[in-house]
Order: sequence, then structure tokens, then C-alpha cells
Amino acid sequence: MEIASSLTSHKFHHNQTCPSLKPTPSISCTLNNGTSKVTQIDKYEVGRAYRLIKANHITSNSRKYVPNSSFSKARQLAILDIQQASHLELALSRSGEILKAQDLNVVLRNFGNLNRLKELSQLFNWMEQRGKTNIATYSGYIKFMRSSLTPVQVLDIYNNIRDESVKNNVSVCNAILDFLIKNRKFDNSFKLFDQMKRDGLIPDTVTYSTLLAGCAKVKGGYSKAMQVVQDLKYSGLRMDGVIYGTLLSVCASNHECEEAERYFNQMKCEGHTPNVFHYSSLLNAYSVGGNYKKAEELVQEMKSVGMELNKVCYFSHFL
DNA sequence: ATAGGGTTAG
Repeated sequence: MEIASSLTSHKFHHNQTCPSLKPTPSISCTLNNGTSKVTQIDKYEVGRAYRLIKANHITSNSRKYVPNSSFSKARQLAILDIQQASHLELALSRSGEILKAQDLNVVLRNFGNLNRLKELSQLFNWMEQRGKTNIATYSGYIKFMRSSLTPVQVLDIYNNIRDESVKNNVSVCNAILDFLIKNRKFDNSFKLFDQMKRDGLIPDTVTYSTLLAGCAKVKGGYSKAMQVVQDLKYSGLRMDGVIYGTLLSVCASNHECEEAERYFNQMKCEGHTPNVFHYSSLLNAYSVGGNYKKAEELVQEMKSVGMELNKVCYFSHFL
């Protein structure tokens, strides 16, 4: 599938070549805690593991003589080496070669979660140059870079994917759909959706919830959302908790108070237990509609089921 | 083993 584009219009061109990276924020403590136990890399161990790997590469038939655990150990150490390196390029050149795409994706997610975006894009480019990418690489990278890439850059990344099975993967397309919606390219997101279907990709519930999230952000999105729901039902998919959550927010932002209530009850009937997300969206719909009595009752219901009220609830409640 | 959900002001 090729994403042709109205996105390649002149208004994006000024930004095309330089990635607009945000400054790297400070590293979060909670995420660091997970890795701190294994911070110390035993140089001796690394050396030994690397020699084993090398030996195996030279005599490719000798794989059975090298304990499997040494491979995973060496790869684990290489992953840590790259994650903790002060100079990423150097670390990649000394530790990257023995790693597979799925190992490098571990580092990719680590950088993404820590918001180390500069290094994230460096790593991604390195992986692409060596063809060490897979589906998770692309979907993850596009997700983490959703606020730091331009639509043209994302389409460029997509159109340069060589592997057709990656290109035609629904997760990868869903990541792009989400990117477009986060960047308020609603028309383009629906065009991509149509193209996915034309090219024989089967949209899944993630595709639909992503589209519905777009409907929640656009004026008059309610009728569009109803078309999306029709399409979802027609394709034989079941509504899940996230779809209902998104739908409730569409109703709230379009002042469709009764419809919100209807969906809330429907999801309960279908056996989905509403969470804070669902409650706060319905609460929001009630408040926007000026239905304070129902809002109050709903808050009582939340308390009675022992649900913690969040800031959205408080905001709605005092609207 | 990847992709998806909420509020406000300016």
C-alpha cells in the first residue's frame, strides 16, 4: 500500500528535512528504578560473551557447542550497554551488531518511555540503515514520536518501508492513523482508513477506536462517529471497553447526553464493567447537558462501587 | 506481541 498524499502539499515542506525534536526532558525516576539493579556491567562478562558470539559467527556450524544462555546473556548486556551509553553511536557500533530487531526494540521502547527522543530517532535511523526493523519498530517509533515528527516525515518513513508485510500490517497503519489524529489531520485519517480497506487490510477494534477518538475532537463528529460504529458492526467486530469509552467521549463533546447514557447502559448489558474512564465521560456528558441531578447520582454510584474520583470527575462535577 | 479512550482557559 502506498500512502499518496495531499499531505505533501506545500505547507509542510518547510519542515521536511529537519526533525522538530523536543529537548530531552529529565529522566523519570520510576522508569529508572527498573533498570538500576543491573546498572553495573561486568566488563569481563561482556568480553566473554562477545567472544562466544564471535566464535559462533566464524564457525556457523558450531552453534550447538555454544550454550544458548550465553547468547541471551550477551544480548542483555548489549541492550544495557546501549541504554546506558553516554555516546549512543559508539555504543551501537560496539554492541549493536549482535542484536536483533526485537532486542533493539527493547532499547527503542526504553528511550521512548524516558522521552529520550533525540536518541530514539538516532537509534531508529541506525536500525533502518541495517534493516534491523520489524512491525513493532515502526508502530512504536511512530507512537513515541507523535508530537515530534511532521506528517510528511511520518509518511516518508512509511513509504520507505521495503518489507511489504510490515507495510501492510494493521498495527503500523493504526499507529499512523493515530499520529494523523493527534496532529488533527482528520480528513487524512479517514482517507488512510479508506485506503486501508481498498488495499485489503482488515481494520480491527484499534482502528475503529482511533477513528472515533478523532470524531471526539472534531465539530459535528457525532454523526461521523455513528458512521464509524455502523462500519464496525458491519465488519463483524464487537464493541469493547475502549470503543465504548471513546464513544462516550464523542457523546459528551457533542452534547449527546441521552446517547451517552444509552451507550453506558448498553456496555454494562454486554458485560463490560465501566471504569473511571467511562464514569467520568458519562459524568462529563451529564454536566455539559446541565443534568446535575443525574451527575450527582452518578457520583454517588461511583462512590458506592468504591471508585476513586479523578480530576475529570471533579471538573465535571463543579461545572 | 507491536497500535486505541476523557475536561478547561488562551
